[in-house]
Amino acid sequence: MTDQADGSATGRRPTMIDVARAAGVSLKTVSRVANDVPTVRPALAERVRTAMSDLGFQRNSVAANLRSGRTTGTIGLIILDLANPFYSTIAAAAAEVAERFDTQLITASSGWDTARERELVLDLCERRVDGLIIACTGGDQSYLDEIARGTPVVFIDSPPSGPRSDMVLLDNRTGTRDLFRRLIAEGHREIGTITDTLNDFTMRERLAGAREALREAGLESGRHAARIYSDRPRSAGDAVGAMLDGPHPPTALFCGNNRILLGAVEELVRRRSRLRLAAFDDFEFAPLLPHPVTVVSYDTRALGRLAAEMLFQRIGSPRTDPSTYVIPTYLIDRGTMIADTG
Amino acid sequence: MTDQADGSATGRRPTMIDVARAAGVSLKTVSRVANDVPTVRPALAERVRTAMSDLGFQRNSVAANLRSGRTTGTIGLIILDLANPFYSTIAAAAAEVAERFDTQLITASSGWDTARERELVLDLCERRVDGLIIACTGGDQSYLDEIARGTPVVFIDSPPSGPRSDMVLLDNRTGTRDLFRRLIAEGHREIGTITDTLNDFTMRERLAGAREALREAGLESGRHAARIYSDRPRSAGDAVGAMLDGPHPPTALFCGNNRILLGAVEELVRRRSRLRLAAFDDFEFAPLLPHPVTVVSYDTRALGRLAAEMLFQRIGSPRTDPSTYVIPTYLIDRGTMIADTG
DNA sequence: TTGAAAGCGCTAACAG
DNA sequence: CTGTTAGCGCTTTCAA
Repeated sequence: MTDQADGSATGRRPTMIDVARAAGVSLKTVSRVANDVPTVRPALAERVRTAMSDLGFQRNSVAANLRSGRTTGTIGLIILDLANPFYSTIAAAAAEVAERFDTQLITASSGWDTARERELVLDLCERRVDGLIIACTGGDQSYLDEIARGTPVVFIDSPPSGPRSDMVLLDNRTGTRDLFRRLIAEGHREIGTITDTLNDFTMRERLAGAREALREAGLESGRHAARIYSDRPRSAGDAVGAMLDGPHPPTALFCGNNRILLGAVEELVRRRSRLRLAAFDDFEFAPLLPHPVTVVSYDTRALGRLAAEMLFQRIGSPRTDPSTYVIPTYLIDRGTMIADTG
Repeated sequence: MTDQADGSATGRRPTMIDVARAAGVSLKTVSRVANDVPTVRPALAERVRTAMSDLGFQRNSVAANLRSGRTTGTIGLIILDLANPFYSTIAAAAAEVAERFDTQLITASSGWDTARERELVLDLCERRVDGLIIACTGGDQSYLDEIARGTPVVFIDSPPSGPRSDMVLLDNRTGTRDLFRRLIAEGHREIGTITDTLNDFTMRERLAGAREALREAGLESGRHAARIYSDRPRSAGDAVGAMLDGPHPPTALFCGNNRILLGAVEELVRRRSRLRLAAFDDFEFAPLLPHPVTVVSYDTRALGRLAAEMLFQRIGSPRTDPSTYVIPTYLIDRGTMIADTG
């Protein structure tokens, strides 16, 4: 025995055909009701709606999109690591914009792996996402030309190597230059820098900004430079330790991103060092760090929001020239100077 | 003039039919090659593959799933706020499991709004996600029975009100009880508690744990209790201020979650107060807070991982009884006692 | 090993 | 206003 009058199998989800049969109307009328087409006699519409709820009908939007050939109402976001607050903030902001366009966000992490990034792009294109936002790895993105054919892409945080595209970037260079100018104005001449190898572009830009400020002041750069090869804060802490224990310890320290800063602060706290500290990236907990720090800050949510808005704009008009939006950066003195809590 | 030999319109994506025509084979053979069916003569397969790359063919996995009626290879994750590290960590862990099942994760934030949550569930079910992971709001989830018909659901963090389901919860009660036991053992008799109204279940459980410990010690509870109505840390800071300025300031403070803790620390630092501080939720920056704090910690990634594993298990065998997994919690003394950095 | 036909659940185009 | 027919791009019969 089945639980449906028309004898359709239990377990199968009811389709518009089932609803049509139950309501004694044609498939098309059901479709009209489901799409709120106004030209349906109220009485009929009511009967259809009753049948729908009786059967527990739920329209299959996948099938709907297949025929109409319109958008699927999904966009893909490929980032490096969803667990990193920088990227999750971007994801949240992008999702908010997507909501305005009745679009869902598929979020995937590439984990700094270019091959994985490529796989994800392919997979998402095969799912026919309406567009992609990509925080790309340091690798080569030429594959996009053959893979993303027609799927609009906006890059964030760092530009792709290869294709010309819409981009939303941070003003890495200016931010770091201003930061170094301040450190130099404070009298620092030996500034240690710690960067990582995970995001070549941003780190290069930040270092270029640093060099600019140093050159203006007639200072050498690169005397205290360390690069780390993971995003574990501990690696950064070790690098800081090595620097401080070296023959020419710096008087100030610049951390290339928030994770490096985290490791550096840990190490400095452990050593009860009062080294002048500065970093790129601001974050919610920065004001509470136990070591004063001056950071290059910017509006992370704006980055995600603009990227999504740019993408929907591009989806609307595919054949205009790509453009780049640069998010401004500014300095903030953060961190507390906690006295005698011991 | 078109750029394709068979005359198909420029701009249209090539389909298997286009490939078949170009390779001089049947549609079905193309399908076989696309699906790596081994029973295709190598020479033919090669010809098909050549045609595919010549035309830039990209299989439409949406259409493929429509006919086969199999899974869509997507699961939905509905959380309260993607920007909160607690939830983004869960999302990252769930995505990692999903990857093993060749599944993509659609992440959406309900923003503590039950109506929005319901809309999202409906939307995702209409997209025919293979399953849902939901961190539900405090509202009523009875709608699930009529909406999610057949779509497996796993709840995380707090149980739904209404449907019986698989769940992954934290051991809120034991964690908080142990924490209060410790505070009491330290001699504290007046412990302020700050909770919020955003997640009734978890807060109730945590308070129940607190009361248990207080009762064991023959102490009253509720003398210093404040509830805040937003997740802005500032609200928590204000509540702390009011408590400390009140007639009976507590000697220790319990913060119901990480955002409350954040606001409390800010306020305590501002006042240079040395109040004994404790909180539910651990997070990466906790060790660096400028105020010592004992936290109830747990494995957030495990929560996301288990929820996803449970979901895929449920997708595999829909008709078994729902089960609940409780993630253990444990105490950690966190925070630094920074001396004389002034 | 290959192909023709049917059909997944829906919408578009055209009739009535 | 309503229904019929076709067809989205693919997979699943089943026959050759």
